[in-house]
Parts: sequence; C-alpha cells; structure tokens
Amino acid sequence: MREAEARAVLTNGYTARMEQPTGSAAPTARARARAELTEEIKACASRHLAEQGAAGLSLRAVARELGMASSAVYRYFPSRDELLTALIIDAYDAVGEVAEAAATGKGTMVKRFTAVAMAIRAWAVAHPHDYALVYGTPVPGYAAPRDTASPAARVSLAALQVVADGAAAGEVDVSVRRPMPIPKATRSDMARLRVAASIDLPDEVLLRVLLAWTTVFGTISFELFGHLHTVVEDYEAFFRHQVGRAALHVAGG
Amino acid sequence: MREAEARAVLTNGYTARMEQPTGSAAPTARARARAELTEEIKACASRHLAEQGAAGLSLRAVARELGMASSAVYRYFPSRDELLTALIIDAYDAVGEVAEAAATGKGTMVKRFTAVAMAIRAWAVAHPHDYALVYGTPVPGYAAPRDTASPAARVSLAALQVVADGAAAGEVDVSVRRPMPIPKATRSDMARLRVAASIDLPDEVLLRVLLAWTTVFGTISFELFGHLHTVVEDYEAFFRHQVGRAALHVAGG
DNA sequence: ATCGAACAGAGAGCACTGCTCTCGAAAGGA
DNA sequence: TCCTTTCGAGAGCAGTGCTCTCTGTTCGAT
Repeated sequence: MREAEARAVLTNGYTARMEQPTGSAAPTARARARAELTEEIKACASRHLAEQGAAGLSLRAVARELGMASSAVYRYFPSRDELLTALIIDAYDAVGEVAEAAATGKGTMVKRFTAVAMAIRAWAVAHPHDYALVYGTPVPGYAAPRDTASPAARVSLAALQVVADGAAAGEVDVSVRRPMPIPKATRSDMARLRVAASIDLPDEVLLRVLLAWTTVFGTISFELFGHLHTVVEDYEAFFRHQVGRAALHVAGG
Repeated sequence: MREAEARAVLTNGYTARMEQPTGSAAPTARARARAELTEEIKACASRHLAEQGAAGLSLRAVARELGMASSAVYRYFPSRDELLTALIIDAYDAVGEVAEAAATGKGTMVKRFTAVAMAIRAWAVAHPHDYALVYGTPVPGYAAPRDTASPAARVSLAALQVVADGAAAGEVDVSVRRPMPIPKATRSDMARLRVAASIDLPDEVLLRVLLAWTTVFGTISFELFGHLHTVVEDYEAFFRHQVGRAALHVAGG
C-alpha cells in the first residue's frame, strides 16, 4: 500500500490522489471538497507569493491563514516545491493567455508583435513575483519540466503565429542583405523547431524571431530585476520603442 | 555605545567594524586575522553557492565547515543577506573582469562585441549560480543598490567602449533607413546615459546597443534557466550566431 | 444497512534555519 | 598595568519543511 501510494505520487504527482469522476459526472462530496480546498490553497499561496515572493512563501503560513494544521496541507501538495510548481503552471497559463489574446488583434505584423510584447510586459509588471518565478532563477534544482512544458510554450507559439501570419501576408522580407552563415547545429535546431511548432518559416526568419524574443524577455527582466535602474525612467516608452525595433528586425528591416 | 555601533553598521555595513590601518601601514594582528577570516568565510560561502545555489546557502553550514560557532560569523557579516551581497559584488567584479579582458582584443567592432558577449556567456556557464545571483531573481526585497552599482556597471561599460571605438573607426552606420521616432522620455534617458557613461554616441546607436545587450543577457538567461531546453541543442553555436546578428544590428546592418 | 478500506485532519516531534543575547577570554591602546 | 574593545562560544527563540501517529469521517462494496 505504502509503496503503491509512493509510486503514484512519483509518477502522477498530487493530482493522482484526486478521485476521478467515474464516467458519468458524479463527483463525490469528498472529491468536490478536495478540489475546492486545493484551489483555495493555491489561491492563498498565490496571494502570499504576490506579496513576498517565492522565497517568502511558507506552507505553514498558508495553512495558518486557512485555519488548518500545516500537516494537513501535505494531503494536497506533497511538498512546498510541488505547490510552487502548481503556481508556476498557473503563471505560465496566465501569461500565455494574455499573449494569445493580444495576438488575435488585427493590423500589421509589427503592430501585432508589439502588442503581444506589451501585453507580456504589462502582465509581468502587474505580477512581478509570478514573472520572477517563471522567467527568473529556477527555484530548487529546477521545477518539473514535463508538467510545465506545454503551458510554457503557449506564449512563444502566440508570437510565432503572429510572425507566420505576417510572412503569409508578405510582410516579412526573407532575402538577406548580408547573410550570416548559420551553423549546422543551429540549422537542425531550427528544423526541429519548425516541426515542434508546426510553423513553416525559414531558418533566417526563425532566428530573427528568437532574437526579438530574447530581447523582449531580456528587457523585461532587466526592468524588473533592477538592471535599468539608473538608465531608464520611463520603462514603458523604452520597452515599446525597443520592441518596435526588434519587430522591424523580424520583418527584415 | 550601542546606538553608535548600530548606526555604524547601518551606514557603512560590516566593513565599518574593520580597523583601518592608521595612516602608516600598521595593520594589527587582529585586523589581519579579521580580514583573512572574512575572506575565508566569503570563499567558503562562494563554494556552497556554486554547489547548491543561493537558496541553499546556509550561514550555519559555512560556520560548521570553518569549525566555528554560527554566532561568530555574525561578527563578520551582520546577516545572511549581507553575505550574499558581498558575493554579488564579487560576482559583478568577476564578470566585469572577463568582459573587460575580452574587450581589449583587436579586430572589428563586430568581432570585439562578439568576443565580449562570448566571454560573458562562458563565465555564466562556468558559474551558473553566480550568474543567477546577479542577473536572476533579486534575492530578498533586493540587495543593497549603492554597493553594487559601480561593479555592476563595469561589464556594460566594456561593451559600450567597444561600440564607441567602432564608431570612432567609422564602423557604425549612423544613418537610419527607416527611422523610428524616439519618445521624448527615452531621448532624455539616453542623454543621461551619455553623461553617466562618458560616451558620445547618438541616441540611435545607444538604443541599438541596448537592444543587443538585452539580447545577450536574454539569451544567456534563457539558456541557463531552461527556456531553450526543447529548442536549442548546441547552445554555444546558437549564442555566437545570435550575438553576431545583434552586433551587425549595432553596426547598422 | 453494515463493514472494511481509504481518506482527511490534528498534534507532536525532528532537524534545520536566521538571528539575538549573554558570558568569559583574548588582544589593543593608554 | 589597566580598561576598553573585540572575538568566540553556547544557549535560546521563533520560524521552517516534513514525517509519523492517532482519531474521526467518508466512500464503495457487500
């Protein structure tokens, strides 16, 4: 029994302990209560995270605020890191959602790309600790990669889609004035990316997008982590301008 | 007495407690021992940091390894965060040093800029936890800004100098094909930067450098923090290529 | 409806952390 | 020599993550 339980936790995480609705929608009262309390714990932890950051997130503190014993929380999350992982997934989904919403807008590729970047930054500024949790220093060794992989991809795919649309509309200049030789390894990296993202863009354009992408997150990280403290005063104006540059570069400018 | 001591700690930090050599170089045995032990603590803490990261750095653990009581360490560093701040300053100096060394090389601006970026990345890959400490999520609220400001600037100034040299040699195209209107706030930001860095480059070029700069650190952070995990296999080739693109962009390409 | 198994909560406890306080020993300058 | 400052050690406090054990409840199958 104990071994089976341990294995379940190892393979499927805490969700494995939730009783699945048995075909016909009949969630037992206990399962409902469990799902609710799980959400409540996550919500409370998210609040604590927003206030004090990941380092200050204490399982005992959320248990106290929820009026339960600290040991009871372990029925829902097997460890503090698992709780953090759940919050990471939520954060990925949140930023992915705002990016996708911004990507659906109309206009030129440069405009849409800028809109996506601005949306990401706005989310990051509004939720700095969530941003840090996701795009800052990884928490322990690092968080579970499998569970976070697909939510993490959403935000990037949104941007790639914008560029793919722009390329289809002829807004992307594929001719290179001064071609840089692309290393063989990087070529195969891009080939793999094309398959994984199901997006047909030439190496040249993909690399331009990645350049712009690292600029977006590099600039946001610099802003939030204080590396532009003595340089920039109006962060939003600076960011919009730089993202515009990056988007023009993607278009081939 | 107590109040005076507290004020000294608040204003000057732990260094205020070190006895200054009284004019003529006569460091007492105690002062020497103190300086040595301070370095020893820092070195030991740095080792722990390299192994387990900032989160796993325990004052008690370094005290144990040094064979002293944990309370004795507080004679040298008033808190764990101050110890971390000392490590942050050392890390800034370390990365600044390798960047400056790389910047002294000869060749075109693109070559030198790439060399600086490659040196930074090599340092980051060799000391990932130090990099995370400096360019990742800020540790508590945040570290002392005054003490870290000037070491932090070294690495950026090295890159700016490379570009300034390139501009002096006529390697930077100042004419803009498709000029992007620069916001007034950003214009004054750049004006301030010109004064602070004592480097005379037009807004256009400074903004290009900042774009490349955020690309450099954005790419390194993406690599070290696992955001390119499923995309790139040969990180060094990818980085070199992207930095080359960024450097060409700085040159006006 | 009953019974055994699974589950949920609470409490005690372990090992660890940062940090403070107090005390005695050592070193420094007068 | 004496007196102040410094230093190291130990005990102790409040807090942490996590485990274990014990009780009461709920669930599903008989």
